[in-house]
Amino acid sequence: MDDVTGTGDSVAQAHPELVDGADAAQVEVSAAISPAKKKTAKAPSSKKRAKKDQETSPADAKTAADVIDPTAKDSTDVKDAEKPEKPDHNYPVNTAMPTSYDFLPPKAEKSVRIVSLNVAGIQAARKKGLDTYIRAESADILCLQETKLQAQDDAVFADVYPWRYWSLSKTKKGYSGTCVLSKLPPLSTRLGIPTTTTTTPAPTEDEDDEGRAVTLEFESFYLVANYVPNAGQKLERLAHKRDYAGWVREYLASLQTTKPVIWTGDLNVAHTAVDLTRPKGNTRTAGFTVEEREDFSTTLTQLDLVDLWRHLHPTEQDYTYYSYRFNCRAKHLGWRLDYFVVSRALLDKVRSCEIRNKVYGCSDHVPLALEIEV
Amino acid sequence: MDDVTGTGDSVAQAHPELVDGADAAQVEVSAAISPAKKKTAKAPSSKKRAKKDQETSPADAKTAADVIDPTAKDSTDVKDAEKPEKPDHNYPVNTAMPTSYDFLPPKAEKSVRIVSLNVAGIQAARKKGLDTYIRAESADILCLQETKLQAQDDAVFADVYPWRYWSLSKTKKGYSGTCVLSKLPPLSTRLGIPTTTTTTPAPTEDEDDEGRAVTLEFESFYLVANYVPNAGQKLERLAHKRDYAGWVREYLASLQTTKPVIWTGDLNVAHTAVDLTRPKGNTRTAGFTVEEREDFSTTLTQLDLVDLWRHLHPTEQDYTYYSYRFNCRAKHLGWRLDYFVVSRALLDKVRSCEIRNKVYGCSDHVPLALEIEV
DNA sequence: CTTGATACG
DNA sequence: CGTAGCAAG
Repeated sequence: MDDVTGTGDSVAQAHPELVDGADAAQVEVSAAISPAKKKTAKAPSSKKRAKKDQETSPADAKTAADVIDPTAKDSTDVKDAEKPEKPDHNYPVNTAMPTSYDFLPPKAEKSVRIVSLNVAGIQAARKKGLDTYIRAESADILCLQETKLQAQDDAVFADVYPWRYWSLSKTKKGYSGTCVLSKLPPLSTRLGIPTTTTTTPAPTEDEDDEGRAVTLEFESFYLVANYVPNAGQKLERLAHKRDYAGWVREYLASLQTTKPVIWTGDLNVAHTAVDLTRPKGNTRTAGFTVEEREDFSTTLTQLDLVDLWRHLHPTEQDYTYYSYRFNCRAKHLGWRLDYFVVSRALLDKVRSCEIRNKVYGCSDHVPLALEIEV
Repeated sequence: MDDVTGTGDSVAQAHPELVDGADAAQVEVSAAISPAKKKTAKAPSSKKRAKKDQETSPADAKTAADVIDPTAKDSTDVKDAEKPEKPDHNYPVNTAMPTSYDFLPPKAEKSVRIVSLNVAGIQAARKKGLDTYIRAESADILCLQETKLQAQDDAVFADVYPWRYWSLSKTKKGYSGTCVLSKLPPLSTRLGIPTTTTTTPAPTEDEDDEGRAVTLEFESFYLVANYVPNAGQKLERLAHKRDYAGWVREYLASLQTTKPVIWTGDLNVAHTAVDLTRPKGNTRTAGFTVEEREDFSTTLTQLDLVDLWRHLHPTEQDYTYYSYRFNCRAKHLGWRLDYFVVSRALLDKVRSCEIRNKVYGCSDHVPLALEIEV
């Protein structure tokens, strides 16, 4: 995410109507771009919905910071933003990594566990306990985004993952970066997203300048681990992001002609209003613009792909990202930006898809785990 | 200081002869540029001296890091550098600020207490306890160097210091910066050092682009608070520093035609071999080059100024700076870079000049306190 | 090692 | 708020 508060506060300040008034445009948009499978993305119960709206209403806001951007200088309300609130939910709000990982479910027989996590800088994440989690999780395949490494660190988990693939930013140092670590040998691999899959002849230029994609081919599926570009605080990269969405769509389509695909990673979009705590006021915030949501919808629809976590948890309000700013984790102000998106053909094989919502503290994201039959 | 280890280790690595062999050149230089008052800068007792040399000898070094630059990658000796050593001295080696300031002496009657401290970034220093010290010290005049502020923060200690003067770097943001806070109203003030005092007519351009000097005129003296440029890791700024030394010399001379001067601050030079723990191997290290030492000597000699702390503590081995690198504080590997240099006419009025050697932890320097009759 | 500015999120 | 790389010390 960019400078998004997770609350839409900065936007709310600029456009109070987005918070104050009935956000008609927003409502329409949500309806217009609801996911392919209506059922999987239906709005939460009216009771819950009402409660959420209440939270977002300035008049009823528990803290002034709920509607005022705390970055505004000399705001006496900034302090209030730090006040502990009694949570109105049962989701974990820890900000340090767990000390024990007993809660991790045992891996089912004959299944492959694939985990995706945006580490927001692997060096820092490791200092804050990433390794302990990784070893406890014992995933078969690990997809990490935003490693922010200049060069691949091939010693990372080499003892458990014999196959390691790093995509690094060629331009900006310490920026972006994706890696996939695997216990299983891939049939083939590729770094980056081809930008011109439609052209003939062959020489396709990969969109891998920024280290955003690693593809591993396995017997029964392609795994595309992806870190989709952020649209930018002022949406200055929205156009590029839309191009990127097109390249990814074409690429996934081409792969899918061969076998099913698993598209995972930080896809940098909250698909519908239920995928972030504060949809109101964030309609022009990177990650929740109509453009980004529509592009995502288009990919799902055209390729008949399934947003797996939402498919399995149609009405749940859980997130994979909590901004470091404004105590968003403690307030459970989150976004669901990380996905396993799979070819419908794979649905039968899926055992589970879970947000590891206790595993916060090494990054501003939490891991997402898929278990699938082999 | 620059990248100086305080040990001369990096230099030693490049020029092992400086450590291994008898450093004849070094010895000659030391003799040649001993301070004006021979007595005040004589070498320590032979016993102590021998012990120090032993420390510096690679064969007898207690830790490999004593002679090997720990920044060299994959050095297995790096860890050894962290081993706690039994100190062979009674100087404080704390790395966090004191919790109590009971040890600060009460201020004498009819005296002015002036304190100089390189804060190495006033924002960070305040977070680490600067304020508590400042209030406990209760100096009449406070001279801070390396504030690293972009703009003056006029709220800083405004409750106790009605007169506040900030010299800021005009070029590089967050670089250098000097300020003087006073309980006493100055007769006149000036920011920067004039660069062309010898020329006529008037328009002297001040050397204040980098926020390195604040002068306050009082009834009985000029106070020049100064942060002298660092010569740079590769001595790339040595030439500029020598120019600067000339400007300061001329400026102090001009002031002294009117009344005595107190020149204080981080003068960024260890004058003689007794002014740093490891003179050997540091003869081409910024802060201890023959050029910097000679320039300093010249200023003292030509203007008949006295290095007050050394004058009052002729044989003491105490320092005002301990590099953050290589655990220099814990190992008491220091440099004396901060001074009160005063016109000889003021000597009679001086009550004390003390290094606040316990006050380490908010900066890599410790404060230096002068008490003088008014 | 540590600070502060910068870019980015 | 937090990460990483930078320049500087």
